[in-house]
Amino acid sequence: MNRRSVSELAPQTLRERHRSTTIETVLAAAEQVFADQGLHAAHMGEIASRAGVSVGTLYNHFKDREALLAGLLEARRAEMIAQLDEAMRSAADRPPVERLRVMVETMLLHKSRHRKFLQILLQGEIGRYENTFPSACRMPGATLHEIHGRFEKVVRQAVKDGSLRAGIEATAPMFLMGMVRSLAIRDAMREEQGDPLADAAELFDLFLKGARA
Amino acid sequence: MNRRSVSELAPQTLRERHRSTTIETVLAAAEQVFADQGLHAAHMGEIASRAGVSVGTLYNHFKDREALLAGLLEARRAEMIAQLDEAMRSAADRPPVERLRVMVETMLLHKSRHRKFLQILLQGEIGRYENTFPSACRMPGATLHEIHGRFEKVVRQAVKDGSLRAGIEATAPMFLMGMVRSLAIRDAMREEQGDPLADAAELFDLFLKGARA
Amino acid sequence: MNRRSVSELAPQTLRERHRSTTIETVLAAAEQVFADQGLHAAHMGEIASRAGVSVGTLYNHFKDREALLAGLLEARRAEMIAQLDEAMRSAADRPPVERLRVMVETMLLHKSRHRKFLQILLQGEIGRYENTFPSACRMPGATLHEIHGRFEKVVRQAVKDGSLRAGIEATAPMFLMGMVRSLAIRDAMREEQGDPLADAAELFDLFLKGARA
Amino acid sequence: MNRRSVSELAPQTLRERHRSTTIETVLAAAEQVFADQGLHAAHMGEIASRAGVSVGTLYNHFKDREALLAGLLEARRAEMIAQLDEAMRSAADRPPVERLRVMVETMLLHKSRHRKFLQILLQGEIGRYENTFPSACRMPGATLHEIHGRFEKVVRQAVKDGSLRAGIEATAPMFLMGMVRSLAIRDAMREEQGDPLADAAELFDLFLKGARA
DNA sequence: TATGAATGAGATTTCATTCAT
DNA sequence: CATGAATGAAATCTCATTCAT
Repeated sequence: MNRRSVSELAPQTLRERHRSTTIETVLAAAEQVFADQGLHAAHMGEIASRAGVSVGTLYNHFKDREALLAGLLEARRAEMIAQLDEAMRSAADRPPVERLRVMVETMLLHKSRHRKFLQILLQGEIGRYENTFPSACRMPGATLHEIHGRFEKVVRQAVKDGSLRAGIEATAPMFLMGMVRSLAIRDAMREEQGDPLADAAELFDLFLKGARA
Repeated sequence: MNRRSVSELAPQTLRERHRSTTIETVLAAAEQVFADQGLHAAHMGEIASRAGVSVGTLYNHFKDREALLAGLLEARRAEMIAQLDEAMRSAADRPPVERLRVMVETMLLHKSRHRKFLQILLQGEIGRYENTFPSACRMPGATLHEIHGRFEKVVRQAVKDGSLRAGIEATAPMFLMGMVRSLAIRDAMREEQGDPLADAAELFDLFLKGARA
Repeated sequence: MNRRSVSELAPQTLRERHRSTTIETVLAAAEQVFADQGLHAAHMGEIASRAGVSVGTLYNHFKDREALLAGLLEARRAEMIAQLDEAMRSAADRPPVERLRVMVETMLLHKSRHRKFLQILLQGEIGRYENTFPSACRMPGATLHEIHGRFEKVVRQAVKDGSLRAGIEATAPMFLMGMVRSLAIRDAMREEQGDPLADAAELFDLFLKGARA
Repeated sequence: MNRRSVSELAPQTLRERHRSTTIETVLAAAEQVFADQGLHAAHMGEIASRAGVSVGTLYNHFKDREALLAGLLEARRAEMIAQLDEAMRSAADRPPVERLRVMVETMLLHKSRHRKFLQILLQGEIGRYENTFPSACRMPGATLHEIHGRFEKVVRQAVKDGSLRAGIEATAPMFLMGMVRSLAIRDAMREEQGDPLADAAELFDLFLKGARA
């Protein structure tokens, strides 16, 4: 390794490291602001100052406000789906109903760290931002769809192996997600997290056995 | 009755009629716009033009943008709670579980007419507008609470009379509302209404019997 | 005429009068600023304050910066072409060469009142603002073309009646306009108007007789 | 000559060569961008990337944006004046009228290579950038003046030797330059170069003989 | 009371310039 | 010297609100 290569590579590496540090700092600040203030009230100036950078820096890394939001949603969506898939992988040899329980637990664990953001991803609400964020607003719908698909697949397996009753394949995933969402909203309203595993147990218990005496 | 008296009495009545007509027209326009564009993107000019009045007229009836939103939320909240109470009253002599079913049906029927607005009322989302709408944003929470209270009351009665099992008093209302919400979001995403009564039947069936085979 | 019609018409008329007063004030301010600062440096804030209105008012009457520029160019173009046509009409019965002289005089008279603006209209320079003003920048070209067409028509008549020599139909209008432009630039450089009629006489003398001894 | 001396001398020479190469590359890029986009829309980033260097490099060679524009104008002015002077020198023994024709030809030849920039130099337009480019904007005026002076000198000689008529000394140079300018604008508008020598012939023919039949 | 033009604070975005590497 | 990310002043445009008619 000669000097040239050092002087060509090292600085690049340093800059790139610095670059991704900045991007992550910005995304973290954006998450806070988007979650605290809502999508429309998340102002670039606020994001910049929470990230400790100037507005210009935001625009060095994201074309515009929408690209920043889209980047953030994509990062969180990927993270969440990855967690879900990882959980399903590690429970691959357990019976389908147990895998379903693991999925619910995973989502509630995710909620306890990213509640506000989960709310955005779980609610169709962002659909109403179509005019302001034409591209970013497709993501929550897509995320819902991805999660729904995973739930549905496992529900079908459980129906096939006889542990869940037939006829609920279409609605059970939706209702399960609705129940998860209701916990997210409960937390939002009382500004306090519940215990994710206890919540998951109660949720899943009702889902499996129903409310009838 | 001479002309004078007409021009003295009738105009007053007419004015009052006209006044409430105007207010209702404005509220209807506001509902559309708030629902279509989201809370932040609902502009006074848009509301005025959809109502067929000028912006000035909006300010003649509502102190400011927030008061308009609060008025709208209050009107819809009252309407919805009234429907719920009316439904419960007319089912007062049926068993608690049936009254619960009627409540779910009522909410889903309401959804089929006011889906977009129900979404605002049902989701904590508006909580994130605290800065923009300090007072209006307390209403959805209050509405959720009112509905939750009514569900909880009936659930307790059903537990007491032995038709629902004990231990679900705290969570069942929340999960029922979550399941209703999931139908609202499903409709939002596919831009198409489901049949409210069929949805209610499926929802309540899963709620009562659970998913287990 | 009853009261109703008065209360319906009079206020409208007043508002409309006020409205066009405002627009004209804004256009006048815009002309000053566009001319003084150049197209890119004509800032909306500057135009607004010279017009004695707020920026918002600019946007109540013109969709955006470009629309304001386009409106201004169009107003001045129309005015100039109208003057040219009026001059030609009033000289309709004089020989073509005299009509040509009148046209040159008209343009130089126009210059003495709108020199800076004539500069914009006479020079292809605005062509380089295509990116910033995609639509407005077509106007100077179009204006040049309109003027050129009028010169060309009269030159052809003069050639036909034998007062100008053949072969110059294509270039004479362009060179005449170039000579007019050079007077506008001379004035711009020495920040002082020449006498339009004297200038016209010298210009036309050289054009007709040439420089040869 | 040993290696040391090479490494002492050659690198200096290399650096200097490299330095002027860089500067010329930058100036060429700047000419393109200033000409294509107009003075205000010529952005440092664009110039840098067309030159294949970073913005920082621009600032290593030019104090600021204005200095870069001034440098560019000066380089092109010097080049153009040099060409004019060279042409006059090589035609020193021909009669004044012929020297005048050579000057026109020289300018039109220059136009065919630097049309866009000639436009900047020939038109007072830049005068309107006084605020943005306080020093650079004096150059086109100075250049116009230099060219005008050279034309005037030769016109006077031609008047003195009887080949041009008296009385046109003050205006003929201005009108000649105006005619040259009109060809530059014609080319700008139709996005296509004319043949410089043919143009020069027509121009000069009209200038000498006039339009009269 | 209804109107809608005027207002101006505030939001997004751009871009010349700096400076640590 | 070259680099290019960071900076922040400044520009355009929006929109809730006011107020004269």
